[in-house]
Amino acid sequence: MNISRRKELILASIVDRYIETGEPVGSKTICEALDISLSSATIRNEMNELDEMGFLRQPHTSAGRVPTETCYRLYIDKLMGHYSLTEHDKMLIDSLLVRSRDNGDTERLLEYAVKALARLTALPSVTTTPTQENEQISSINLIPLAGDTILIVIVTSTGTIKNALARSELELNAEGLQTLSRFFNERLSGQPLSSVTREFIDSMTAPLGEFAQPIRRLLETIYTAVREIASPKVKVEGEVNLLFYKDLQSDVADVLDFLSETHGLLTLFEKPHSGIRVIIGSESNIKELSNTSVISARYTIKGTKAGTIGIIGPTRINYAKLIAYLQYYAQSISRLLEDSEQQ
Amino acid sequence: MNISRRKELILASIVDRYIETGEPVGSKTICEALDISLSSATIRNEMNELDEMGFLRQPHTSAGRVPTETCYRLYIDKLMGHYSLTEHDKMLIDSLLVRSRDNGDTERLLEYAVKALARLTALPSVTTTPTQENEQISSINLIPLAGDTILIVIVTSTGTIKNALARSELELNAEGLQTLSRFFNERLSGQPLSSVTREFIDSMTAPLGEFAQPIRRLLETIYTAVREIASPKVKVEGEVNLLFYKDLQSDVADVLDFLSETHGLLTLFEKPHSGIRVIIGSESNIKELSNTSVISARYTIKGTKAGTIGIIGPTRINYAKLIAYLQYYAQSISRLLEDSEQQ
DNA sequence: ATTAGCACTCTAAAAGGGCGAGTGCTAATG
DNA sequence: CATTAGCACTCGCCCTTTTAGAGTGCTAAT
Repeated sequence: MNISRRKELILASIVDRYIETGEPVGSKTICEALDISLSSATIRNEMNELDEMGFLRQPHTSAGRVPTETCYRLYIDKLMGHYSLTEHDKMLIDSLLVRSRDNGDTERLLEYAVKALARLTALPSVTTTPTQENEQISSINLIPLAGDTILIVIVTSTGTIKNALARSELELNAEGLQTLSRFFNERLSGQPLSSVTREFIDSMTAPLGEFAQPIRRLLETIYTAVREIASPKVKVEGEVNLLFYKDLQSDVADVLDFLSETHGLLTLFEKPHSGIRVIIGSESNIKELSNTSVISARYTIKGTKAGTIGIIGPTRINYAKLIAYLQYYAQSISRLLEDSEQQ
Repeated sequence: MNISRRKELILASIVDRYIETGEPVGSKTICEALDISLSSATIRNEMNELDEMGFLRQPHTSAGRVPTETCYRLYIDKLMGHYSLTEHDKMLIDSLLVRSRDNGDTERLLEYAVKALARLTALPSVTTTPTQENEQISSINLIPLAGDTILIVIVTSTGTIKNALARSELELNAEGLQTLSRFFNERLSGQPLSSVTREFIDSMTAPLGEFAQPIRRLLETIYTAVREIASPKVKVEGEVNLLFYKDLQSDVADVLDFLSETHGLLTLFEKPHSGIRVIIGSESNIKELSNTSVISARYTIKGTKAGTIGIIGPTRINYAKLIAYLQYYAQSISRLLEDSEQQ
């Protein structure tokens, strides 16, 4: 479907205006906004056609026009202006993110980042980290605590650090602990997370004889911890922001429901895509989101795909700006993860 | 101020009713609810007096009565029925909490618990952990990671486990690491957190000569981490629930503001009190909370006071039930912290 | 002390009534 | 043929008025 340049200009102008005010836009408004000298009647004729073509619709007979999803799609793909981040924007994002660097642990960093994003954009924000295909165990470390408790610290190739506690029936002196530690690391270091299956664990204990039982307990804990590292993560922050968008008033409960459901978020955000992606309303095929738009960006660790970070908001939203923000945001996260990487 | 038994019954009935429906309660309703055979006119007279005594007020001339803060206070202290948890209640709470046990780390456990509480009560929930007076460093553990990065794991006497990453310029072999580790533990293990001051750190490095500089960097990281452990923690979850209480509609923004401010929450929750505590509206002396009630309960670690967990909601709230819930909840947390304790 | 009865008050919801923004259509114009 | 001025019409919004009903306080009777 091809539309004339003039229609495009009109559409762009309508969307810009509507995003700004939230009110249906009338022919006269556009007439003034556009410096092309055309009368409102002409605009009206054009708008009528755009209406029939499915780009605009009227809330009721005597109201101005509101963009449809098709219109937003065109707007984003072709019509909207490019928003370039000001130095101030960049500094703002950098300063928000930099505070999370201290922590080193990937998970905490993302937790912090998504909070900051929610504050920055005043929108509910989500980050997902899928199972990392090539994540491996780097090392397993045993730390004896008081009593018979052992703290197990698992470090992976993507910088995840996971603590787990286990009770051990073995009375371990320093040497015993070292032997045990060597035993674990010889078999597990370098293993991809995916290969740490229950069978694998079983095969480790099989030849151990009398020690099988107590060591089995530790391995059980390690297994659970590894499974947890390997399981995809979802974090949501800033749900409260939904309230401030009157566009969504009637959908708030639905959207909140959706946001509380890990599974749905994962499938939504993990649909393969590269760079940045915008989903408008029903394009998501998720009925709870039929009045919302989702913008998400990929971040990476060392160039391999790592996860996504994004926002959910009303369809009437400043796409240009938010896309630019998220692009920069994902970039910055990638950079931070790089820095705190220990390969 | 003494009031007759009959007035008390009437008040109790009004509050019960109002908590249930949220509508001003009229004389006729009470007349029917109370099995004492009194006419609505008599109730009306009593209500009038209670009005003058400050226990009730009328939203407007021709409306029923609504309880005042004074009334809620009396209701909670004396009038309300005792809610005993059903086995089902207990199982529900237990099953919500038990999932958090796995994790061992005190902070994560609380994080999980407060989320579960918010879901359970459908109210914004808060937990605070003040500086633990007698918390000490149990051990400091060094784990070499790839490159020149060292993972420092600090364990305290109350079960906090804190990871921190540092770069070290020292090329450390296993032996060097052990020496370093011994050095840290000899000086720091058993120290109360409060005594790990900058001066203390300084005094440690002073006699080290050529190694002072690189070790200083590690100590710096340890210092920061210890300060972080020692700083009071506040976690809030379920803010979104505020929206569903029409009583608070106009205050939502204020309450949200308050909930986002660590400092205010700390002073509110850490006012010394024992067991369970209810703060009604302006009793808190916090203007943002003038239409909300706060219920909080203390949990302990090994019998010493440890922190609080609580909810914030409208003043029209099921006090009896929530108090019982929180009491049990705090107990359960105390028990869980006990279990996963490692001296 | 209690109660039936009643006039009175006040809100919430329904019903009415202009206002005005914005439209679609028609007929005129370059 | 594209464009435009002009105009009647529509319909949501807001403001006012009306109505209904719940609940009261008071009075006089028991």
